[in-house]
Amino acid sequence: MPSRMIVSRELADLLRLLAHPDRLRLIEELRLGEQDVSSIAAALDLPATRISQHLAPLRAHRIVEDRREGRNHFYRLTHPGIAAWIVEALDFVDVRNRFGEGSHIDHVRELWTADAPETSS
Amino acid sequence: MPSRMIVSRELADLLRLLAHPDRLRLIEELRLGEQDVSSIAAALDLPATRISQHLAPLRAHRIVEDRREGRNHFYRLTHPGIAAWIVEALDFVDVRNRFGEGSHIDHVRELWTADAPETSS
DNA sequence: CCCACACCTGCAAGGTTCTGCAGACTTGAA
DNA sequence: TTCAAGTCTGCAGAACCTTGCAGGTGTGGG
Repeated sequence: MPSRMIVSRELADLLRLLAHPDRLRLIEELRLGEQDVSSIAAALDLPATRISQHLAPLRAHRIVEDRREGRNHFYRLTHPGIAAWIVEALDFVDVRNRFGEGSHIDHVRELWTADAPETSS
Repeated sequence: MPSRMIVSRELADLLRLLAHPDRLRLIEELRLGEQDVSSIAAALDLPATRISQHLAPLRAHRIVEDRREGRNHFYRLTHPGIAAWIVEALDFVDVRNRFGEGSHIDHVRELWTADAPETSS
């Protein structure tokens, strides 16, 4: 059993885990520090149930870690570098279908690279 | 319409496109240079039809480019850096369930980082 | 030269399996 | 009890694999 097959399967699992718009935004939301589920839900404008469902598999694969404080669960990235790694993938996104709108990517790259949290977009 | 939503959707599409063991091995197989479909199929021990079907979406998203030479189609990576970027993801793979077998990852990292192609594993 | 055949690749249809979402239920804390 | 968070279930949609077939290209016999 070649090691490449095993690892490629695990890599595929990881990528599939990240391959969801909500989860990507969630990870970038946790880029600067831990937050509880409600805060994330508000920031992403999604129901808290959905955030919780997204967090469950991320936690199972050790992408995020949780910490309980009373009735709130605070989540943070296990590997903070994963946020920057994701942003690097913007280089490989096809810009063919967006005539002159590739600035969207540059815009988001700035948002996701800045140290201060953004409030509007 | 926030830019982050648009870009996170495109990023998710890209990640989902890569989230398949065959396609990951395919990309790493093209790391050192272009190859035709039959060669890839032989290297990965998969039917050529399946390789072709994997290549179709990769080509649609400009992950790979093709070149015809006679009755053979040669493929290469549009962004050679994507192979190294994928290998970086090994840092984020959960090693919790592999007691002492994390060396699999290191082994594959060497295979996928070396300049010379490997023949056995 | 011409034509039939073999090879390489891409495309389409089918059946199966997986994934995401929404709603209801359970648990735990205040 | 009230509220927050997690879990479970059913369904709709997408992805995956196999098989069969069509297009295009060289190759060799006549």
